[in-house]
Amino acid sequence: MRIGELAAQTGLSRDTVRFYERTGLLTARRLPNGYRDFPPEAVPWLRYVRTAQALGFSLAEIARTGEELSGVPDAAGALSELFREKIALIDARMAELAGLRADLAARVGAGCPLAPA
Amino acid sequence: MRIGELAAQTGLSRDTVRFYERTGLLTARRLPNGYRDFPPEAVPWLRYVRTAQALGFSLAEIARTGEELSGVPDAAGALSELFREKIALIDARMAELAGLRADLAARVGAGCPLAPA
DNA sequence: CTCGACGGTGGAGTAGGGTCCAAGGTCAAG
DNA sequence: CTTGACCTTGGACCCTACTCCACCGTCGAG
Repeated sequence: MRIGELAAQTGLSRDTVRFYERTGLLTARRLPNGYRDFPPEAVPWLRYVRTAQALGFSLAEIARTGEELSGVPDAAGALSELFREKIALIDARMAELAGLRADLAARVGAGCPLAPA
Repeated sequence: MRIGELAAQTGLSRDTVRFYERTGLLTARRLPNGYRDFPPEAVPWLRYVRTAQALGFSLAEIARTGEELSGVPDAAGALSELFREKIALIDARMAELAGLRADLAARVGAGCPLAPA
C-alpha cells in the first residue's frame, strides 16, 4: 500500500508517516519508481503506536519494542506478552492517579489546601 | 526565601525556577540587591504545579488557574474547587486508561493481537 | 501531450519545556 | 582583601513530535 492510503486508513498525515519511517517506527519497501510500499500490517501497527503513545511512551521507546518484535518467530505470542506488560503499566499508572486523587481529596475542604502533603 | 533554597526544597533546578517565573507561573519580590525573594507558599505551589503537570496540564494552563486564584478573597475555597475539578479530571483519565486496558486485555492471547479493535 | 493527483527529497519552522553558559554583581568568612 | 558560594542577565541550545515548504518525478485519464 502506498503512503496516501496508509495515511487515510490511520488518520495520520503523509508527512507524519514519512516522519515515522525516518525515525524507524515503520519500515517500507520501495516500488521500482521509488514510492514507499507499506505492508497491510502497517495499519494495525500504527493504531498500536497511537495506543502506546497515549500510555505515555515516547516514539523512540515504541520503535525499540517494535524492533525487538520483528525477527521473533512467535510474533503473536510476543505481542501478547508486550500487551500484558502494557496492562501492568496501565495498572501502575492508575494506582498513581488514585494516589494523586486521594491526596487532592484530602486537601479539598482543608483550611489550607496547599499545606504540605 | 531565595532561589537556591526554593530550588532545594522543590527539587527543581534554579534555571527551572527562573524559567517558571519568566513564564508567569511564579512571582517573586526582589530584595534590594536584585535577588529574587519567594514567599514560603511557593514551595507547596510548585508541588501543586508538578501534580497538575503530571495530570497533563501545560504550564500555560497552570499559570492561568494560578492567576485566577490570586486576587480572590477566599483563596482556600477557590483552590478546593480547583482540586475538585482536577479530581474529576483524574477520574476521566482513569476511565480512559480502563478502556485502553480492556482493549489490550481482549487482544492478549488472540491469534492476531494487532487485528483491528 | 498535458493535466492533476500523487509521490519523492531536503531543509526550515513550530511549540513546549527546559538546560547551559558566559560575564558579572553581592556578601559573609577568613 | 581575597575567596567562594550565591545571585543576576541575556542568549544560545536541546529534545520531542510534528508540520510546512519548494522543487521535482510518476502516472493514468482525457
